[in-house]
Amino acid sequence: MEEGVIDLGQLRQVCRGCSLRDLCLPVGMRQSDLESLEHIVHTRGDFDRGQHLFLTGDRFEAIYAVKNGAFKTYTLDDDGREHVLGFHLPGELIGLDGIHSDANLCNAVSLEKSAVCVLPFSRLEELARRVPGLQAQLLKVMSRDISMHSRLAGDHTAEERLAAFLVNMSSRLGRRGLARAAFRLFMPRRDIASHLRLAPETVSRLLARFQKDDLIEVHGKEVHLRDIDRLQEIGRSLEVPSATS
Amino acid sequence: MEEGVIDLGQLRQVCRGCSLRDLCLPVGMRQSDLESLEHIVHTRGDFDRGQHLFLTGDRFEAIYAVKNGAFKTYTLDDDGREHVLGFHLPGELIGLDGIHSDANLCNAVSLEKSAVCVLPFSRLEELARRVPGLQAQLLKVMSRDISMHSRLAGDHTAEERLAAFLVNMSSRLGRRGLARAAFRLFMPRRDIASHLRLAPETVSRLLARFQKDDLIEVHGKEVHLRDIDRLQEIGRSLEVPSATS
DNA sequence: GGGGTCCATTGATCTATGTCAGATTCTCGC
DNA sequence: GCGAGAATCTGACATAGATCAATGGACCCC
Repeated sequence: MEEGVIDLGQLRQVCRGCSLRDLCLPVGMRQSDLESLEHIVHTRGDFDRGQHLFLTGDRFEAIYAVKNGAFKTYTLDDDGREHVLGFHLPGELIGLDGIHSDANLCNAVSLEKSAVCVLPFSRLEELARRVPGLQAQLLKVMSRDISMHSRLAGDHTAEERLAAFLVNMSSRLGRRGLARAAFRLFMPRRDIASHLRLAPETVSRLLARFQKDDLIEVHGKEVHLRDIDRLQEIGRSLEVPSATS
Repeated sequence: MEEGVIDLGQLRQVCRGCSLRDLCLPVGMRQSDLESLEHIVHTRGDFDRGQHLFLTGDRFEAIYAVKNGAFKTYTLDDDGREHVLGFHLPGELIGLDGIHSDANLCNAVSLEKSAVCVLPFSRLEELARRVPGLQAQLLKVMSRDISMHSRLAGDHTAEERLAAFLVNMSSRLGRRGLARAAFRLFMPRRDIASHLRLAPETVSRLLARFQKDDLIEVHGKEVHLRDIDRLQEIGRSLEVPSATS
């Protein structure tokens, strides 16, 4: 927490001045309420790749919003197998699964140079009572998480899951102002594989096949979605429908 | 909604008098707050097996607490394949995944004679602002759902998933005052299979194997867990850790 | 209370995907 | 830029679990 001098002026702008305002928790909040939110938030901008935000078992005290960079959350089972629960892009929240417990239930690690906004949970909860829009947005974000995970838990082929993953990445990046069609997979194949419960080899082979079928182009971590519609069609049963975006 | 005469006296006791008070949304709420909750709740007790509580696409207006009986939630993909998202026992909430959308995103159907409490969402949200315990519990329930689904989405063997399912059922039923070791599976094999992304035949075979290994006894829908510890051990990586219960 | 229908079980195969192994290509510190 | 180690790719093979098929059982309805 001790991270040296804090510029209060800048700190107070942390949400109002943030380009992710409309993708993050502040959605639907008024300026004046944003100011209240800024009073309980602080930023930690010092995450190198591989550095952990929290570990399983750490006392649950805050949730986190990615400010920039990217994180993954994962669990380790007793045999040491890693299970990637999800990837977190700017504007997305980390740690929601710890709310019902006193401890964090997974690990969160940075996948590149990253920064987060720390939202101390008890203060956030208290603020959510006073700020209707904040409560509503928190519930919506959690609801969306439930939808997403329950769909991902379903029975689908490797092809469907990978196609859905690519389309999902594309649209999440797109909403953040990045190109939808061409982007960089910021995580290793192994992590994609684990997240989709596949072997890394299967991910490789499927990417190769998608390329052969002119659905995508891949060069290492760079992917270009050449036929988003067909990919979407392939992965459609895994989409999370949404009214808002 | 028109279900004939309503006894106001009884209606007002709907939560305070309910045996599920400590498993459901009212956890941690004071008597006086429960009274407020009762003002926005009403009960629908007329669900026969196979009758739907809501369908995909229905306008999202309320969440539901199972009062008695049991429900399953499921999706149908375009090929008509059914994916069971979950089973809902008394005291558990249904519909949380619809909050972020304007419409329900899955179907909910009764698996036996059932009743639910209807919680109109906008009124619930409004009440949650005034009643800290209610907001907190709602967030906890959703958080637990996220944990559960994200674990279920992981890469585990059929054996692990089925063992975890049995132990999970056992503990959920146990908390409701029913026997933990011997109970009735109120859903057909096909639904268990779909929920665990297995073929029904695999569920049969695994149950037979668990029986041969003296882990359980099965007679049709009746199961008796003879060695919960070992089952738990087998399914342990799928457990949702929890501080509260 | 008999017959129809759905459900569960069991056995015999099949196949999607995992596992293992080797070759190739990145990546990043120096 | 160079080289070591990691990540990725590709092929050969193995296997968990799906699918297909046949049988037996349970429940339900008149």
